[in-house]
Amino acid sequence: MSGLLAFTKIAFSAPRLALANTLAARGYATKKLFIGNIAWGTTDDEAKEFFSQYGTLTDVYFPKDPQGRTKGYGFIELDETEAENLVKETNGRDFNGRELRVDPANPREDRPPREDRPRGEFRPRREFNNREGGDREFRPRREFNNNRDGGERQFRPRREGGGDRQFRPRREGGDRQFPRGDAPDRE
DNA sequence: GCTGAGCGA
Repeated sequence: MSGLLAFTKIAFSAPRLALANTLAARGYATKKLFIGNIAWGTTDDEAKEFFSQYGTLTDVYFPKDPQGRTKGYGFIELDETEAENLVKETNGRDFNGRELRVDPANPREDRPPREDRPRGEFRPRREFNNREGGDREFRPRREFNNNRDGGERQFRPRREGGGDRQFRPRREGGDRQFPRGDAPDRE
């Protein structure tokens, strides 16, 4: 029974997450889901935590606009069986004040081809695409993205005290340095 | 910077 021995070895030595990611990387039954209707203030971490309740995510991707805000939709990937359950549990459910939309994602290859796209395949090179199984590998691009309660944005005022910084007057009354020999008498 | 259908560099 060397098969059983090998199995127990794996089961006791390898972390489950790593195993799941290995299987996913090998093309085992994982399902990619499209998440729509995400609230503006939702962060990647929030979304990840939320969906991780229903399964082990093997891929997470939430597109951002150039300003670093979520585009309001995203993609997650997890085991096929878990995915079914996740859709049942989360589709149409309220999340941060909006009704989530959770569907199977359309395969990217089936997108109608466009000429202005570079030929060949594009593969995402995002570092925060935690395929290594790291749970907290995200790097927020923007530090001011802390408006998770929906509306309030926090800004840094241009001037700290509203007048703290002052201009230097052009003339200070005699402080000015004149060319040598032209300096006025100070007393 | 004020928005809400959509399918990812």
